[in-house]
Amino acid sequence: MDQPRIPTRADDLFCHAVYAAWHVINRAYKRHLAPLGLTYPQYITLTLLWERDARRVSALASALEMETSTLTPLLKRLEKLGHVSRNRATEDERQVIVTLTDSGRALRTEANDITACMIADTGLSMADLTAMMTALTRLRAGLQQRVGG
Amino acid sequence: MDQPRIPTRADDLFCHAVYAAWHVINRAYKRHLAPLGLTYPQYITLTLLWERDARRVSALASALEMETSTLTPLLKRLEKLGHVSRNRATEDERQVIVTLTDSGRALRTEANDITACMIADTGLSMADLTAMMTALTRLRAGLQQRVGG
DNA sequence: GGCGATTCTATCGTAGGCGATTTGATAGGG
DNA sequence: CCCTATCAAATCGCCTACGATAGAATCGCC
Repeated sequence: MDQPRIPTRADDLFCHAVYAAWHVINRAYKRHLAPLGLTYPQYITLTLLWERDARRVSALASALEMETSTLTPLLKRLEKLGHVSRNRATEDERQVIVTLTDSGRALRTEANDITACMIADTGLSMADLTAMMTALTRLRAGLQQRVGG
Repeated sequence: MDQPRIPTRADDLFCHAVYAAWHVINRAYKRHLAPLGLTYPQYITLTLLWERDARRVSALASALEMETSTLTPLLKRLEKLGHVSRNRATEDERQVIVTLTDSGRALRTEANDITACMIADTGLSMADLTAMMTALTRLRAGLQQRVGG
């Protein structure tokens, strides 16, 4: 109270901006994903597997900035839906390897159009989107380095 | 499969960037907020009330891009903690007005330093943060306009 | 080769988060 | 004046999301 504090607003615009944007993105995705019976966290987990199959739970978790305690039940639901299979690694039985099923691979083509729709619906140019992504990635790295992720 | 599809990656970098950044921000905030007994969604709700007190549930929900079904239990927890009070508006008993208590106002000074720490820990300049925020805000507006928020 | 430390996943309790539905209050038309 | 539209908030079921903890497997050191 002894000084005019500008940063308070700035911060809460910056964190609030990420927070609110995430909610809106999530809602926008739902319209595309609900017909496929997927949620966004499930979908983005599948995209990681589409790029590289047969990953460990912890590898997926760190790529998603998620705890394994969050990911395990999500993967179980994907397994129940028939999109992935979870198997203990034979060489190290602590690890669980997540692998796409035929059904999981087939979803890739079904989800093919979603991307372009989402990009278009933002109303931003690819240059703006790329710049934003870069800033978000640097922010993430900075926080992890200084706060310890 | 008939064409090389670049957008798939770009999109999932852009939405994934927001998604992952949010998780990291949330974790970073936790270190500051846990001592106050608050979560980030609770904290950001309080910041809205610090700027303007005595708001309707729906007003807070739209500012947070949140459904009232999410906000109601959150507000009940804040009420149980003694930071806000919830009262039906006398002129229209459908509405619930959320008001800060003395305890809720006191938290503002306790939370005073969090902002500067978070900004510093990102490692980004204020210019970069501002640009990122602007992009996020435009993205949010675009999606709401085209997808219907 | 055995035993403590470490690693990886799973489990549990609490707190968001949303869509669909319900409950209660206001507003409008006949 | 009532009957229905509508509207605001709350409720419900399901799915994230996290920290703390447990439990099994591996590693390392002797």
